[in-house]
Amino acid sequence: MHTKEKIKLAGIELFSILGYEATSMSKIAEKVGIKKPSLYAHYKNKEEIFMAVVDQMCVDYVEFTEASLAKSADTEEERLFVAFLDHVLHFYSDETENQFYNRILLYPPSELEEQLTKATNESQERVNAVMENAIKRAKMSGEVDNDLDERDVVFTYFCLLEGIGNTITLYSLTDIERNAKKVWDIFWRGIKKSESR
Amino acid sequence: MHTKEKIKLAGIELFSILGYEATSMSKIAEKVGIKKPSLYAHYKNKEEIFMAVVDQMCVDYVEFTEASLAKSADTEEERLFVAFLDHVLHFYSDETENQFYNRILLYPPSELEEQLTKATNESQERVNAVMENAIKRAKMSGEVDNDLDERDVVFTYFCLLEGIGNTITLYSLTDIERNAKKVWDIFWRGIKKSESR
DNA sequence: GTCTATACGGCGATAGAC
DNA sequence: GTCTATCGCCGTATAGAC
Repeated sequence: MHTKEKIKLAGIELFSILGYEATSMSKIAEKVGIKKPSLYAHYKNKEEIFMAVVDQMCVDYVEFTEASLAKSADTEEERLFVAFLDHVLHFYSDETENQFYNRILLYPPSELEEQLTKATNESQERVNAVMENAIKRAKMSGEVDNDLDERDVVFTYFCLLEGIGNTITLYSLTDIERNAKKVWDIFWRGIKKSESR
Repeated sequence: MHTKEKIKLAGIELFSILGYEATSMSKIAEKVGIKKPSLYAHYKNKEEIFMAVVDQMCVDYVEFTEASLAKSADTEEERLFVAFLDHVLHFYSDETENQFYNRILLYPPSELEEQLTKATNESQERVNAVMENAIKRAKMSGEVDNDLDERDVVFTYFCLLEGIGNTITLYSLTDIERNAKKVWDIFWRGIKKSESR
C-alpha cells in the first residue's frame, strides 16, 4: 500500500479515538512507521490529513447505508430491521470508523467547522433520502402507518441509532444486540399500521 | 463571587465548547479576567479544575431530572412528556452545560477516563432509577403496556433524548420542539397500553 | 521520499516579588 | 492572591542532506 494511503488509515484510527487536538503528527507518523517530517511529503499539513479522512468516511457512510437496505428481505419491516441492526453492529465491529463520524459531526475542531459541515452535509442528505425512500416503500406495502410523515420516522430512527451508538462502549456484543432488538420493538410498534382499521 | 467559583464557571463554558484538550489555562484565565499563574492559587492543576466542573455537572443533572418529573400533571403520559420536552429544551437553552455532559461521557480525555466514569456512574444510575420509577407508575396507572420491561423503555427514552440532543445545533427552537413532539408521539405509541384488550 | 536537525510558538506548571 | 519571569516540554512545520 502507498504511504499516502497508510497515513489516511492511521489518521482514521487516531482521530476517531483521540479526537483532532489530541492526535499529533508524531503519533500518526509512529503508527505509519515513518518519521514525522515524512508526512509532509504526502500532505500539506495536519488539516489536510484530517479532511482526507473526513471525505473517506463520508463516502463509506453512504455506501454502507445503501448496502444495508439493499439486502433481500421478505417484508419491509425485516429489511428495515436488518439495516438497523447492521448499523448498530457496524458501530461495534468497526468502532473507530463510526466514532469518527459521530465525533467530528458533534464536536468539530472549531477552526474547521465550516469546512466540515460542507463536507458532511451532502452525505447526510443522501443517507436521509435513502432512508425516507425505504419508509415510503414500507408505507406503500401497508406495513407502516400512512398518517406518519416519513421525515419524522427517519428522524426518530436516527435518534435511536445514535442513542444506541453512544452506548456501545458500555456493553458486550450480546447486550447490544439485545438492546437494539428491544429498542426496535418499541419503535416498530410506534410506526406500524395498526391492525384494527 | 469568589474567584474559585468564577474559574469553575469559565471552565464549564470553555470545556463544553472546546473540549478538554483545546481548553487551555490561558483561555480560562482570560475569561476570568486574571493571569494564568493565579489559577494555581485556587486549583492544583488543569485536571482539578476539570474534575470540579464534572462534579458540579453531575449534581445539576440529577437535580434537573428529578425536578422535571416532579411537576404536576393530570396523566403519567403528560408528566413523562413534560419531562422529555423539558430535557430537550434544557439542551437548547443551556447548551454549553449539556454539551459538556454528553461530550465528556462520550469522549473523555483518555488520561482521565477512569476517574471520570467513577464520577459520572453514580449520577447516571440515579437518573436511571428515577426514570424507571416513573415508568413503573405509568404501568400501574394503566397507561403503559405492562408487558414491557421498564429498563428497556428507559433505555429507548434516553436513546431518543440523546439523539435529539445531537441535533440541537442544527435547528431553530420551534423546529426542535416540533421534532421532539413527533419523536414523542412515535415513542408513546410504541409503549402505551393498547386499547383493544 | 525519507531522514536529521532545528525553528518557533503555546502548553502546563513553578519561583519568587509584592 | 495576584503578578512577572521563566522553565521544560511538545506541538506544527520547514530546511536541507542523502
